[in-house]
Amino acid sequence: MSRIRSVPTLDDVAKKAGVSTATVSRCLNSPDRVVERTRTRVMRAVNDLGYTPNFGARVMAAKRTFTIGAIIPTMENAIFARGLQAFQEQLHSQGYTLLVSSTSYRPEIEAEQVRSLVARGADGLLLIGYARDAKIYQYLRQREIPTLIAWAFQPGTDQACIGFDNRASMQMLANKVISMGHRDIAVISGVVEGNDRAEGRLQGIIDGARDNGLDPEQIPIIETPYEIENGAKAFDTLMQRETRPTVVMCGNDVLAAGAIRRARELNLSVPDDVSITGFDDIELARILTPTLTTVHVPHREMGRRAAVELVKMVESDNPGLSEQLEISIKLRGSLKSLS
Amino acid sequence: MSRIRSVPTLDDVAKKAGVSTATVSRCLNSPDRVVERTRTRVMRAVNDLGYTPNFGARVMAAKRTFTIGAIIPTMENAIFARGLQAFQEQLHSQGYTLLVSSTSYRPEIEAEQVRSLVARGADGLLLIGYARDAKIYQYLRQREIPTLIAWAFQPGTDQACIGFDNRASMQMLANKVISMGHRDIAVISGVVEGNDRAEGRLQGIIDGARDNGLDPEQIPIIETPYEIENGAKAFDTLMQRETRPTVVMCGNDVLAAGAIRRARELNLSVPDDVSITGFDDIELARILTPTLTTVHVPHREMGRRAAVELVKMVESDNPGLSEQLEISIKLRGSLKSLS
DNA sequence: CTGAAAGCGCTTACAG
DNA sequence: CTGAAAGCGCTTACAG
Repeated sequence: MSRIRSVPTLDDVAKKAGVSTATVSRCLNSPDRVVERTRTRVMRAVNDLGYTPNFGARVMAAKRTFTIGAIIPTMENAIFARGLQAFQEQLHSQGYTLLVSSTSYRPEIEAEQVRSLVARGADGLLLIGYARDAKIYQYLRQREIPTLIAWAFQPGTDQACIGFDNRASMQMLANKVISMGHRDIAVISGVVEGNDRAEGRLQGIIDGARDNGLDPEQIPIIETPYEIENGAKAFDTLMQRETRPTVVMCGNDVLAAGAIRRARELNLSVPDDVSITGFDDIELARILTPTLTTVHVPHREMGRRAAVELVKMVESDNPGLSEQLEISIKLRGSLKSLS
Repeated sequence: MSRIRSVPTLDDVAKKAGVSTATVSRCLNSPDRVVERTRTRVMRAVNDLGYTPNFGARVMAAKRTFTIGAIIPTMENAIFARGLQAFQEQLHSQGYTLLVSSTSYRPEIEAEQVRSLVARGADGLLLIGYARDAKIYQYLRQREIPTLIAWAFQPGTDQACIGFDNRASMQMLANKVISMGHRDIAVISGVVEGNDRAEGRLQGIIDGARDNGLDPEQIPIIETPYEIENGAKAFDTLMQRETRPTVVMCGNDVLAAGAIRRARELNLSVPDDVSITGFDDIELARILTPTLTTVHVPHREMGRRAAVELVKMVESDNPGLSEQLEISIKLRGSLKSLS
């Protein structure tokens, strides 16, 4: 029967196998450096004892945790849930475990989360977007923590990132919308403060308007947190203006879903009375009635590649490569051509 | 300027403050056991040096990581994304960090994930549902890892859990559906194998049918993984049967969303031609057209309370209390009364 | 209230 | 290919 003492140690295995602890350690970490006869004897002892290495001791001696930290705004946003799921799966397949923290879209608490994950021994960190206090970057550099930025792509930074150009992508959509005859655009944007992705998307619309000879100053813009309810409220407000927009461009699909719901409640037809667009192409987009015109972002792919790249950075000490992903416009029922 | 040597240690702080390492350690871990004058001097040194404790060393000496592991099917299912988000937030507010792993609904890989999280030093574990190999429970008991089960509630187990009775909840919905005049029920269930929640829900429908004098054998049941697309396909198949059901009860909202989408594509009116119900009440449910009748589950609340309870278990060595949460039926547009 | 010192369980040059 | 031993950076009885 099982002895009173709890978990077996390297020493126990070494004694049982009649070798030194060094040999046991080698069997576990670089088996090819031990001759087969010895190795099988050791592995037998490992199994018999049900030995698993002590985490703390291993971390302390090896100075690695095989753990990667991620700080995201929230898992409740499907884009991060998807991306993080893929990130975790890939990490797991490479022998790493995921440590998760979230800011709930409060950038001011990110610094503390970074410290906390580093203190927990994260070998590397995944962060979302660029916008953050320079002190955070400085801390990360000083502690030499490999860090990868995802969901954004800004050429000309030395910080490794994987993502897409939020601004250019939204501009592309705006151009499309305008080319379909829309001149009265209204915008429901996410909160821009401390969120470069939201800011980029908003700027993209303004860029597109300007490109096409529209006056950006004339575009009504409502800024609100990414919640369905907020999308509904903002839509309400926009529809009460003197000149009704012919299209409401939303900062993401969640806001657009709220707008579509509210349109239905107001007995407004989408897209006959008003067109609505989103951004992200989460599953919701194809289930809404009407289906949502939006910008497709490969969230899973981004998560997966982020894991691959970050592990590479952790294991090789190189600064990491940036990667830009393709996005595409998905034209669906919620956008109508006026021409 | 900064010296070449990297991260400061306890020793550095001790020297700088002119005290022993024991005192520095106490300042950090039980400040009240150090007289104020000493403490301020030490904290000054800590700040000057930018000292943060080495994780591995601390874990090894204290035998605790302040880390909690969770193994869920997938973050892509909104119920787990929500619950896990709340779980993480609560954990964070209590000084713990979340380690995440997922099975992608493949129960056979859970054992390895459990081992991996334990090997990473998880102080406690959150698992979803009861159904799993007895060896896993045995391992957890042997290693004395506090474990809490969520999203399920089974009276009469000694395993701590927090959740609701999936079977009774679905039975309640089935009773409601039948009381509204439906006799031709069809079911789109999640995969039952290795998933006690899915199985409970399916059984609940059968219970409800039997209670009301319907023959459960006559109910067509399609079992399929929780994906929108699968809900659509299953709905298709069900609608091609000789006797069309008047209601399709789905194992969760995701499957129901697929069914509703397919109904639209088939030009079938929901609920005039066929009623559809879901389970979970994710945000989607109120955005679908028509809105979805479903069982409301307090996912956030469950996640939050799970964190509170699990931390209690970790810190007190008690076996943990089970908690049953209230669910409720949400009657919405997708279910029509036939009487 | 504070210090000297053992000990936590590994990994890894360094020898042989 | 294998072993003896130092060392990783903390925490915590045990004294005083």
